[in-house]
Amino acid sequence: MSEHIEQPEERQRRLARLQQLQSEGRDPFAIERYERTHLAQEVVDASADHWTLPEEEAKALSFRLAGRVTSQRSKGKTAFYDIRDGSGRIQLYIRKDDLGEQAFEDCLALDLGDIIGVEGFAFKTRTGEPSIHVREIALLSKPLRAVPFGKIDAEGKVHSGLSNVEDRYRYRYLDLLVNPEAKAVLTKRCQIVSAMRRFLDGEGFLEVETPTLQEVAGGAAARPFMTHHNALKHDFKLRISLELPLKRLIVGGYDKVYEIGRVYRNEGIDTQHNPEFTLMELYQAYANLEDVMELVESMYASIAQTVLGTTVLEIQGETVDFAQRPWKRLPMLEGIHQNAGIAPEEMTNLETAKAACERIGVPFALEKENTLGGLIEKLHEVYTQPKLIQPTFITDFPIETSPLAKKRPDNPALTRRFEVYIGGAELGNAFSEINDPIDQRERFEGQLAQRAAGDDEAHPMDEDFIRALEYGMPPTGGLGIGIDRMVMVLTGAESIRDVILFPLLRPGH
RNA sequence: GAGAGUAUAGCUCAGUCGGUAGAGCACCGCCCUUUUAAGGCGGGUGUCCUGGGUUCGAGUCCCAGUGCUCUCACCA
Repeated sequence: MSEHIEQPEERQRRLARLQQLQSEGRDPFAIERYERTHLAQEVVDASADHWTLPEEEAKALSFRLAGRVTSQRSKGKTAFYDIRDGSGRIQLYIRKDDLGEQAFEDCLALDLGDIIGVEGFAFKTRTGEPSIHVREIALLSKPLRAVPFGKIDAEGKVHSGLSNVEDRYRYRYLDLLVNPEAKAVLTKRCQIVSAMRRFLDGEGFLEVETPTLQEVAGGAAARPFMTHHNALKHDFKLRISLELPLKRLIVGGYDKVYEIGRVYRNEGIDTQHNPEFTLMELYQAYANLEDVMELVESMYASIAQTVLGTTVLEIQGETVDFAQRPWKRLPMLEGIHQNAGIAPEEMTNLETAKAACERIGVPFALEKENTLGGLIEKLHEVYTQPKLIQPTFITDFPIETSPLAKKRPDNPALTRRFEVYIGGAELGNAFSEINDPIDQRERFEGQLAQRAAGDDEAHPMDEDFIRALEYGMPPTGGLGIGIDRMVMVLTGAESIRDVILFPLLRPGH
């Protein structure tokens, strides 16, 4: 196992250098601030004014920058260093006859990762590289561990450095420091969340916060985490969705609310799942499923335009344009008919549906399927979902798997629900919400029966929620979007861990 | 939860038939006043994941364990 923790000799060397500086009264950790006049990118920028000045005037200018040493190339009585700050990289040019013996020796004693401040003037080398000709240099922080900056070749490809997958997640600060692509993706995530907030605020939604510690963890099919409150001597569950508190707020008279928050599901970990992930849910009174579809379409287009600068993306070899509306709508049973060759008439009861599955030779075990709705969703996932590269709303989910969505008036086996798919991934889930307390109670009771039959992810009864509905909730459209998945699609990330700053890892290091 | 792969220097990795540890980068020393994956000369810094076993001898073979990666199951 690779470890940046144990590097005794490296550490000893750096510690000795630090102690030497401290004994000379030059403790870098005693420094509190460094006045900067420029960021690296501002100096490098080809259109910057300082590049047009005559040489003498250019030399008279003063630039003060600070950053990490990422590369050093010493050549006897001169040396080139690269430093990087939040804006980018710039080269430093250092001459012994400018700095004097002591300062030049100090420079040669620098390590990759040292944080320095420099003062000098801007010029371009013979090869045309924008650089700072350094007149003063100050060590601002001395790392005691080797910072694994790799080498960057002519194509900009990073060599060595930090590539071990586990280390990248475990020591994310190093990943951010030495792998620019990793930082770019994670920064985009933050910008996507910010753009989503601005979009929803602009649509008149109010951002609210609801409890993460709950007596009944509902709103989704998942096993919760448990925790304990000492003073109340009571076990609470961590929320698995945002749904039920938000709908209580609709009952309370808020017409448009949303929450962006962390939820926790006690499930396995893989490239698509992290036990804690971020969900955005919104509820809009007096709106139905079709209203929510339009909201999803314009929200995606808005966020993509804001963060990526375009609504057109290449996803799995296909060109996808979020701005091309309306997105496709496809009833689930129709999708299964097209992609699996099982007609809707065959899926009116579990026996005929299973027979049809045997006819086409499904690649999963039929014994485990004990509800018609569950089997239909399974067929959808296996046969239809991988083909949904272009943005598509799958509608008319079976009632057994949709305990919070209104029934279709013309077919009570199906619900007023959609999931939105892009690039074969499920990116949103929406209902015309049940506001009939009698219907809601029956649905929960149906879930309790499934739970009794061994499904420990079936929805629990929530008496207080039904009580809220009994005081009256307007017709309401609701939407849930998994932020992490959405970021994966928008950034092309292959693992959910690449879009979470600190993904959950097994403890023990 | 199941299966497969993998674990050697700070990092990335090689290590043949079982014979006592190797490369590049990083690091240390010397040289070099516009280099850029700078270059030249010299230096190996190691609990070969852990614990057993086979053997005269194990990085290598066997057993068990652990971490990680991938696939599957569950899920968004």
